[in-house]
Amino acid sequence: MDIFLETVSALNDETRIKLLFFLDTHGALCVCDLQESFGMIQSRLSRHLKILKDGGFLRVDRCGTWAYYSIRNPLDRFRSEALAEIRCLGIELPPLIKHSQTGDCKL
Amino acid sequence: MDIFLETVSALNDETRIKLLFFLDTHGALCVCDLQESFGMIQSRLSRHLKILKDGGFLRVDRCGTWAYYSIRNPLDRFRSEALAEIRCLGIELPPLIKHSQTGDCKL
DNA sequence: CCATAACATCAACATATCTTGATATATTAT
DNA sequence: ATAATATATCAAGATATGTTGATGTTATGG
Repeated sequence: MDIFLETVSALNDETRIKLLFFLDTHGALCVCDLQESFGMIQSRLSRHLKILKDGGFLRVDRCGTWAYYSIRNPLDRFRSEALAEIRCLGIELPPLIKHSQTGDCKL
Repeated sequence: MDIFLETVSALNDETRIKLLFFLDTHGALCVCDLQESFGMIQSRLSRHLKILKDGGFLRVDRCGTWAYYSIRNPLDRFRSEALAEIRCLGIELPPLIKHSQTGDCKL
């Protein structure tokens, strides 16, 4: 019950829905890239990404000082159904602004 | 987007999840029966049922002074997937206490 | 018409969630 | 070692949501 509520409440925010769709569209991105793209301060994004991760939607790959967030794969039925629903919403996403230099990170 | 959020936030409450599962299990019930079964005051139930209805999960059939709530049928993919997920949660439900006399209502 | 029952809605309070700015931690570069 | 960068976390205020008791509304029955 609590796990389901954690999953559902992760979806219960406009910012997080956009983040999910953005990461679904562009693949793995670090917090600073999302910060540039969304024009949001870092603490706000960091919080929402944590909630999406705890809700089972995202994974994190740390690489030096960067944290790359991406859609977890595979997603279970309910979560992938939610993601499919989000794809149908016609959400306008901001342009991707890549600010980070991945260098020798293996993603 | 707003419609999806309305659907998701309808799921984002323990009382509402139990109501969904209860109605899924027992079929159409009026508010006073839910009141007896759940031991909750009427205004609280009425509010949650409205949220579930607005979220697209429930329908209402009025019959004299009674309002019978039941799972909407058919549910779309996302909502039925959510309901399926709820069925797997192992939620303990209170016993059904039928207080209403349906009389000549056609349900 | 009046009383009662079922239900919906409102106002007020309590609780939870989101946002922001500040601070902490860890990694990299000089 | 020092500075700079990326990220996480915390505390405080703002906003949203849930709960309760009171009040409306509608339908039924005497």
